[in-house]
Formats: sequence, structure tokens, C-alpha cells
Amino acid sequence: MKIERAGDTGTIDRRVARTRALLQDAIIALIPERGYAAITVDDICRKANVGRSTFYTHYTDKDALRSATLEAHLRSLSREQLSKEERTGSRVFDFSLPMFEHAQAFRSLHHALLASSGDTIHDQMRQRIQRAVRAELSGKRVGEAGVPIEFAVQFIAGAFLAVLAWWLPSDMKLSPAHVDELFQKMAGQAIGARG
Amino acid sequence: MKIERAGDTGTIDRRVARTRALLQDAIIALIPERGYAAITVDDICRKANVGRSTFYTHYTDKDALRSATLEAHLRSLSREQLSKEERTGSRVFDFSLPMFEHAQAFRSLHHALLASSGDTIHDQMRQRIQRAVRAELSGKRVGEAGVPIEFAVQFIAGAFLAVLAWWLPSDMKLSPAHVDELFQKMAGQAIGARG
DNA sequence: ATCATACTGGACACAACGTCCGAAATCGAT
DNA sequence: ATCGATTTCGGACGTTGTGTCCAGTATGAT
Repeated sequence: MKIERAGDTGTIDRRVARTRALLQDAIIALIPERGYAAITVDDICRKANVGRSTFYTHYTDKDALRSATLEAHLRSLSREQLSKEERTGSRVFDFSLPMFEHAQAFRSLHHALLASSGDTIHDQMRQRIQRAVRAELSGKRVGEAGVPIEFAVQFIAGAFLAVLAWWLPSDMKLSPAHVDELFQKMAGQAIGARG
Repeated sequence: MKIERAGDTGTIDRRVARTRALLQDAIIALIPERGYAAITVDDICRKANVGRSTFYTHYTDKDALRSATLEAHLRSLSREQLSKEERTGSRVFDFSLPMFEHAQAFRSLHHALLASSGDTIHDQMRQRIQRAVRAELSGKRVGEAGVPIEFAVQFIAGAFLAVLAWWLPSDMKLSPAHVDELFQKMAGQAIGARG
């Protein structure tokens, strides 16, 4: 599978393509090693065998490189999806399977971009929520079984955090009780609780 | 409501308590202004009217301060929860309502700690997923209604990302198809789709 | 072969970090 | 009120990483 890299629009000097590919590969290789936050531009350049000044002719930032790398891969993913005919069967969401498959194929990439984001805060908060969910879920048996408890924990905790983050800056048009009601409803249905 | 701050164990010199409180308040006030990543230790100290060298006698890092601040608030939250008797009614999860309420009361704190995490990657990825979910959800009408579509989008997208992030580093004992099946099941139930 | 373009490597100023110290201020206890 | 212990202050220091610039060299396109 050929990965298109950021900036492939139109004809491009081979040197440019080469340099960008080297840099993108380098940052992906580096992130699992020491975590994104700890990486310096110099690290990337040494790994890629590219002059540091060259880096700045392509990307303004470490962030810019990361962003471009992610974008390129997501683009190639969408393209794959479009080429396949979508066989919507009993499934509800079509986007997820291709994503899981792509994640498996480009494991190190996804791992680099998702897991070790170096975001301590989110991790701290997330662990707290996960513990709470796990505690409540271990009592009730989950759904009609077949769903590993840890999967359900991740599912619910992730949903909760997303909802919370969405609700917070929204001027709180919904009351806490109302948001909670919505969350309870969807979460309860998700784990197959009898309402 | 009195917030316990990190390090309140035992008797503490007033100066220490004062300094830590000032620093914690400062970082919370600062994060919404320019985003966590852009804040420097010097910024925090100026905002708090605390000498920069003093900062380092209490926290090793900007991260350490942030972490301690979050930890202190979460502790105070758990304490509240314990003091109230838990009236488990038809609700499935007990942790969520207190969390939503706390989030409303300490809005700026939560907003500071959750929303503007400065994590460009997650945001980029998340927006992509949200778009996909929104597209698929706008077709099918959500559940038995009553649930705003955007709420459902956040819920599902958050759950998906959490599951993906959990599955990735787990050596992939589950196949993509299997993980997807689990996800489809819970997500489908969550939006009240007939299986 | 020639020209345009990209890469190099080193120098530069700058910003922020984390450490250290003596002097001043503040606390807790007598 | 006094005194010893502790904390805070402010400033200086070396270090690291950033982003810019330039002149010289290498490489691709035609």
C-alpha cells in the first residue's frame, strides 16, 4: 500500500518528496521511543538524516509535521474506503471497520498518534473515570455477555469524557441533570441494561 | 465549598499553603486564556505573584502543578460523593451525575483541564471521527428521540476513540473484525437501533 | 549541459528551563 | 515580644531547544 504524504498535490521535486517522507517516517518511529513531548526537531532530523534548516523549509513546527503526517494517512484511508463498495449489512456504522483494519495495518502509526500523546491530564482524568466505570460494571453483568468487561469500560468511559468535554464549553444550556439523563440512557442501552 | 489543595496532609506552614493555592489558582486561570501548552512557568508565577524560584521548591514542573491541581479537585469530589448517601434508582451509573454537577460548579477548572488540552492530534483525529459518526447518524433517526443528535455524536465518537486507543497497544489479541463487532453491538444498542 | 531549485551546516539571537545563593520576610512556639 | 526555623525572594547562571539566515554545494528537471 502506497502512502501519500502531505503535499503530494501536483508535480513535486523528488528531493522534496524524499525529505518529507524521511521526516514523517522519522517522527513516527520516534514517538513510541520517547513520547511525542520529549522529541526535539533535532532528534527528528538526525533520525531522518536531514539538515535541521531543511526541516523548517517544509514545516513550521514539530506540530505541523505531526499534523501533516496524520492528515496524509487519514486521506489515504478515506480513499481506500471510497474505492470499496460499502456493504451496509446489519451494521450500524460503516466507518469503524475500515478504521480498525487500517489501525492494524499501520499499527505503529496509530499507536504513535493515539496512545502516547503525552497528554498527562487526559490520562489522569481518564484513569479516574475508568476506575469508576469498572467498579460499577463489575457488579452488574454486562449485557448479554460476549462483551469483555474491559471493552465495555473503555467504551463507556470514553463516551462519558467526550460528552463532558462537549457539554462544558457549550454554555451549559442543558442542566447537569439533563445531560446525565441522556448519558444514563445511552450508556444503559449500550450495556444492554433493562430500562 | 472548600477545596483541598495538594499536600494538605498534616499541619502545614501557612506560607506553603498560600503559595500552592496561589499557583494552582493561577494555572487554572491561565489555561483558558492561552491554552496550556503556551503557558510558561514564569507566566504562572507572575499571575500568582510568586517568585519563580519558589515555584520549584513546590513543583518540579508545569506538569506537576497541573497534575496536583487536578488530583486535589478530584479528591474533594470523591469526598463529597462519599458523604452523600447514594440513591441508586433506575440509574445505571452513579458516578456521572456528581461529576456533571461538579463540572458545572467548577466550570472554569474543568474547561481548563479538559477542553483546551492543547492536544492537536487528538482534536484532529476526533473531528474526523465525529464527522463520520454525524454523517451516519443524520440518516437514521436516533433512538426513541429525545436525544439530541450532537449528543449522540459525541457519545459514539468518544466511545470509538477510547476503544481504538485501548485496543491498539493490547497486542491485538482481538481481530479487527471482532473489535468492530463489539463496537457495533454496543454502539447500536446505545442509539437504540433494532439489532 | 545548463539552470533552477533544494539541501547543507554552521552561526546567530532568543526564550524558557532548572539550579543555586544570600538576604529578607514570615511563621510557630516560648 | 522575642527568637529560631522555615519560606520566600530576586537575581544570576549555564543549558537546551527554537526559528532564522546565509553562502556553498548537490541534485533534479528539461
